[in-house]
Amino acid sequence: MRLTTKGRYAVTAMLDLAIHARQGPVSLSDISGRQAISLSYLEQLFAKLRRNGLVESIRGPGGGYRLSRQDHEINVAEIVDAVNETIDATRCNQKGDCHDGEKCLTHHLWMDLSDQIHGFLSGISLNHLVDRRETLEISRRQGRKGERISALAEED
Amino acid sequence: MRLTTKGRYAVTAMLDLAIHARQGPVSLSDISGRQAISLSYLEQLFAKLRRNGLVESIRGPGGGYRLSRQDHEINVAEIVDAVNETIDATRCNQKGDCHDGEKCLTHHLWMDLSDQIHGFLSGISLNHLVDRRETLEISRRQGRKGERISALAEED
DNA sequence: CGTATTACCCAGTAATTCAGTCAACTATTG
DNA sequence: CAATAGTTGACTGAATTACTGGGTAATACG
Repeated sequence: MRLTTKGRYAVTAMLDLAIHARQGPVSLSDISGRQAISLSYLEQLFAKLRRNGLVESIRGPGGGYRLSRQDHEINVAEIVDAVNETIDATRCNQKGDCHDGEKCLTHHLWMDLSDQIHGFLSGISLNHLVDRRETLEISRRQGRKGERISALAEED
Repeated sequence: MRLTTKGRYAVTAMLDLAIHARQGPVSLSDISGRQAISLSYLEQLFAKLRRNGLVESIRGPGGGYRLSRQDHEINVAEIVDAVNETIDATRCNQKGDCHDGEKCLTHHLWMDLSDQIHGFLSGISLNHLVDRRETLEISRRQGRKGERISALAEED
């Protein structure tokens, strides 16, 4: 489980997609304009998102991308994994050599920790984030500051 | 909140420190040997850990590093932040320009998510990891496979 | 049909980060 | 004083990030 700016770009773009889903397919140049991410970089990211079955593409004028599932069926962990997609063998890759205990234990420990984070992010769907955004926008219109996020990662 | 191999190295090294704390200061070359991390890279990491007040150094023969707090008072988030230590201004750094709503909202959203992850890792102390390790080691000696980690990030 | 629009694909590239090396220095112990 | 061990800084190759540009393929529309 890696967590870099690349993952953030992907989540941001997917969120933009979810928000503008009602007006039909969303073109990458729209996202590029709104989110200030370069078009070609978006192309790279969406190629991976598409290969991982998170989005579908519609070609031609008026085309673009749309979510291939409902926004509550797509979680943050999937998005991050899709764009990273290196299965991080972590120097001792299960099978061999690392049997002198000490190393393998701390290594195994990190894997557990990584699993925990993964599980945590799996509990946060795009839908959660969209809802959160609407709350924020309303409070912005009313001139208040957004309250602290409450049940972002609640159980299903 | 970034999560890369750099952070994992730091956590692993700190864990090693916590485990061998009873035998006095631990030298970097010991950690280097046990955890297979290059000595000079450890020096870089520990310089940051020291500047952030997570470890203390003892010079001279028999010297090395020790935790500057109890292992249950140091959490994983601190360690990761210490070695990353770029406060990631995220292109729109609070104050300015990003007032056209759209951008700032999704940006703010990511910050929230990042906070959530941070809070999660804050709940996991070095002590948790040491305990977990001991459990693992016992089950290893007994030839069983380690059970799934149970209450890794429980409340205090 | 032709053209504009959009996805798709590939090659390259500047900037940054990662992971590690090397060398010189300072403080401490014995 | 000599040996040990931390401290600092400059530097490097490799990988990754973020981005540019050029070209192709599909589709809608006049």
